[in-house]
Amino acid sequence: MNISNLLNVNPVLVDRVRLSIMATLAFKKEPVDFNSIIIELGLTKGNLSTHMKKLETEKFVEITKEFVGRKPKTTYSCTKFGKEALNNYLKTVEDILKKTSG
Amino acid sequence: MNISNLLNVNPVLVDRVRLSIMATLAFKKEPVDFNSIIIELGLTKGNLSTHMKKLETEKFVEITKEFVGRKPKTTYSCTKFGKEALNNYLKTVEDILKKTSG
DNA sequence: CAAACTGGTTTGTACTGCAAACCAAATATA
DNA sequence: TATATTTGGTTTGCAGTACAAACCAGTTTG
Repeated sequence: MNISNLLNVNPVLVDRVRLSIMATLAFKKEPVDFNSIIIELGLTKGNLSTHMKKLETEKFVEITKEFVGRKPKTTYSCTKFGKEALNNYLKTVEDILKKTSG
Repeated sequence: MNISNLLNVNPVLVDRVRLSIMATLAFKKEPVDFNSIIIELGLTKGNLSTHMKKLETEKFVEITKEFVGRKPKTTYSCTKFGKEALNNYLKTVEDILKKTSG
């Protein structure tokens, strides 16, 4: 049992909101736009914006900005690195929790 | 898909240090004393003390204070409620893992 | 006796998450 | 046309959090 593995995981991924965002992006394989995430997870714009900035600086997501018609549109997708990090983290947690429930 | 279940898990439990503490307590079925946790997880005294206060106010752990010889000794144990919370968290994580790794 | 150790708690600080406030541009309304 | 509202976000201010340093009460050691 190495519970202390938990203490080494990237803290950026631990937050529930960011974890939900990452899971959403990983689940839908295609890029997801700003407003869809807001609606799906019930977040405010400011909150999503700052979480995304963090996820981007960690290279967990890629942000694409384009114009659709005359309006700006921002879409996000999970990087391969991000997906690996997500799975690693979830497996670490799963592993530890399984050991404790035995 | 209810990734938003993640948003419902108790935030007190999500923190890496507290999760490590809870896992430690749930794994060892007997009460664990202050210093053992510090050594096992590599925490400082102040940090452990405040985390424990939070876990206690959530009723996730029970604190017992007694004197051994002439010295104070504080031991912690996981409550049934705390253990249930861990199990709930495990199920949420397992669910997400299934959905995102497909 | 003083110094150092034990077993913690309290406190100061730096960081974080959140929504309100803001902004630029597009669109609707009169 | 002017101007109000909506869209699609970003920045900012504040409240809460995690952490270790400082502290405290008592004990042991020299």
